Amino acid sequence: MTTITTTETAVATERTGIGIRSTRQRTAVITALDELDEFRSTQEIHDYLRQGGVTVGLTTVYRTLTALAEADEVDVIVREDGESVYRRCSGTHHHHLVCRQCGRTVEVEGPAVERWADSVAADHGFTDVSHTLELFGLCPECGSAP
Amino acid sequence: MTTITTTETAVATERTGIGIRSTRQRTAVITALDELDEFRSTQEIHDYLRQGGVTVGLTTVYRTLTALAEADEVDVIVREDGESVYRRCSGTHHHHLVCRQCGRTVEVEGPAVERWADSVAADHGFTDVSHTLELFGLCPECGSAP
DNA sequence: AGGGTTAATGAAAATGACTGTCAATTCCGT
DNA sequence: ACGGAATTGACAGTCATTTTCATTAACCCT
Ligand SMILES: [Zn+2]
Ligand SMILES: [Zn+2]
Ligand SMILES: [Zn+2]
Ligand SMILES: [Zn+2]
Repeated sequence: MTTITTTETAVATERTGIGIRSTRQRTAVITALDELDEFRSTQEIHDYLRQGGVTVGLTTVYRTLTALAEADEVDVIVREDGESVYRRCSGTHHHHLVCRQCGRTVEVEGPAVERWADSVAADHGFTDVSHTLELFGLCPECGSAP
Repeated sequence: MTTITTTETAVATERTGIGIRSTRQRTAVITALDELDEFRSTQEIHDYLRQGGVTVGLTTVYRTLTALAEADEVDVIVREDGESVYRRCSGTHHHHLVCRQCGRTVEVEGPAVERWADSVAADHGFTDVSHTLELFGLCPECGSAP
């Protein structure tokens, strides 16, 4: 039988889902991710926190986002310029339609694509297969005013 | 009426498809790409050239690969660590099944996926849409010996 | 509640891919 | 060949991300 510690600790640990300890900084990063709806870079999230009056070291933001991504708590996309951007998403497997102008993001699903990817890989004898699939374009707002 | 220049220039220009002039360095980079079958980074290609006794500046390799990519003469994949890797591929639109162990690459096509991507983007009012789609796994050789 | 253990933090320095600069070199039409 | 323009490449600069390490703070235990 497991005894639950303080409710605060339990909740925080539950939310992060990563490290062992719950800290003000990790909570702040996760809150920021919940407030933001677009894919954002580490530096952008760091700026957002500072503007909100939250003091967090840039290094800590880097570490926290990396950990969250490894724990599948956030999605990561590596942009064409090589910079990684993060976003809190739904738990199910999905892909993204991202506006390359304003960053607006729509989660999309394609069961047929998933099956296609698996079968193609199997046809060539590949195992342990994963895939990346992202769509980039101009959203209705950004597309109207070139 | 356009007069064709020297056959050497014409051929070289044809091969590169990029800049105006044909140089020893550009030819060397393209030859290296033809000899290599996996996606390779700029530095790797630079090393490959030097080991082959070809003297080319790293800056030039960067510039040449960037130009070739812009001219759609080579494919680029941005790896998860943000580094760009290049490969000479067929001219038609395709995607890649890449062994994450040895780098072996298979070009794959998925017309249905292309249509799906376009229709999904259109459904959401997005225009000027492009997409990235890559499959990663273990090839038959690498998968047998974990 | 206080204390010790140890993970976590963060400022600063290091790393590493990539880009900008500019003098020297090379290509190529004439 | 000649000369203007494109190209090269050594080097310095940029910038995201990582490493280092001394300080701080979570949290388990009593
Ligand atoms: Zn997502
Ligand atoms: Zn998928
Ligand atoms: Zn290709
Ligand atoms: Zn495609």
